Amino acid sequence: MHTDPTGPATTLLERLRAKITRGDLEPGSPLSEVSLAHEFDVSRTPIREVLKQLQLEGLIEIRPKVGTFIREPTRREIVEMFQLKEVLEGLAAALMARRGPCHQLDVLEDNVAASEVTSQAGDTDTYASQVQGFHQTLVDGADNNKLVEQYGRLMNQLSFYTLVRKTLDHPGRAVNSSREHRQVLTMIQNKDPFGAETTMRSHVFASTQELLVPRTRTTLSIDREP
Amino acid sequence: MHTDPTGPATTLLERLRAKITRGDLEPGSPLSEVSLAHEFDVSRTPIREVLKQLQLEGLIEIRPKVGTFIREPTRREIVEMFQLKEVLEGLAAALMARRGPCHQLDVLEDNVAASEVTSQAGDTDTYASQVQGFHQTLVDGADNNKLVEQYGRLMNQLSFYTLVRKTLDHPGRAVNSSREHRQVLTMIQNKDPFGAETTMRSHVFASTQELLVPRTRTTLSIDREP
DNA sequence: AGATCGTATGTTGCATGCATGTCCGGGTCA
DNA sequence: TGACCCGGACATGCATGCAACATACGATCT
Repeated sequence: MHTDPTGPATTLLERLRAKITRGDLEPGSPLSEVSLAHEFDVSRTPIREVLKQLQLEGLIEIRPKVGTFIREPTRREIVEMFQLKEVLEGLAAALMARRGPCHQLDVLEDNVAASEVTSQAGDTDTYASQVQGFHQTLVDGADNNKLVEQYGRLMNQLSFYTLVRKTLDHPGRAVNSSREHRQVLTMIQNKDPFGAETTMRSHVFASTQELLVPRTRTTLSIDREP
Repeated sequence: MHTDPTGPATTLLERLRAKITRGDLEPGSPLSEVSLAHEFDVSRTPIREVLKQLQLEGLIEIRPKVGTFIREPTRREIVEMFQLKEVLEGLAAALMARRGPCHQLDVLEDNVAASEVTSQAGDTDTYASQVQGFHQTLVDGADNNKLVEQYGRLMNQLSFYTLVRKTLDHPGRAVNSSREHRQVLTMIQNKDPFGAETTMRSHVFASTQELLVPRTRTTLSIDREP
């Protein structure tokens, strides 16, 4: 019954947040304090504290005296968040270019090299996680903890993991994406902050378009091929 | 005794946040739950919920089983936050330029015109509030609520209001700042998102430099005059 | 039959009490 | 004199109980 696979060291906030961002629950589902309390084997008090924080993060909505519900971002909010994502990741690329060699740069090089192979092979699952790794490594490599925090919040709200998969189903997107990753990496290696930022923003914008402009049939995507 | 000037409609979170960002308390001051509960005439439970949220916002630090303290951002964190401020306000300028005429644009025009007069007159107090208004109006005018939220959090953490005043004490900064505001406004009026973003970021960067590079004597600032 | 009102139930909001951990100070011993 | 140990005061952490409100459902009246 009330058990979850997260380790015992993780805090209650992280566990509940994970439960929500994991996507197990439908948007709009009610989150009863008592049932959560029972599930996590604590009383309602710490649950309430956590829920208030998750509301501040934008993951849930607390209707006073009524109940707590999983929040469903409107389409408009999603667009807004992707605009933020673009500039935040752009900043990350610029900062990383300015910073020069570091551990994350090595990781990034390996990541890009590996994802080039994966994208050609058409292994969507693996490539999806590599994309995740690319963006996260980039943000981490910016050496700006506040950026990491804000970015993390944004990604949680976007439930990004669930969205990425859809994009990559578009034919040709993976190889395009991989090529753009390589371009960004080159700019960073060249210590060109402006170029890295611009290229990264273009990349994020392109990926966003793939997500936000769904096509009725996948064959329509050929108009984006060279 | 335990009364504060904030209206009765404001939530407890906002009241406590205001109490902290107001700057009444020294960084590092302890915030006892019981004293806060008594001050706001509630029990410890809602106070605890609010404190947890303020910790998430980065305004306070809760040392488990020890106490809660007003957080003092490190210099590094301040630099990090200003980097974020730069791209966020840059995004705001770009979005507002793309958006075209709107209520906030009118406000911005009035603001810039008024602050040009004020800066020449040397009325630092008034100009400080006008600067505040310029930046806030710009962010509001971007028509991106997520941006407004993130920006608001950032400004709270920066205790920006307390910092701005210092900058403006630098001779000549006010007129320079005013001129830069005018440039940004012009770019927005010209519907030039890229130009608006670039100009805005330069402006924010310049202001930041004024803040982060304190001089031992104010007379040293003459080397920045034309 | 349809609308309305009262009640039953489930939820959150908050106050309180107890358990637990931390920190500081005095007393003791070497 | 110095280090060490121990106990009390105070803080948080959490469980629980009660009150208040919102919602849904069913009986009742027209």
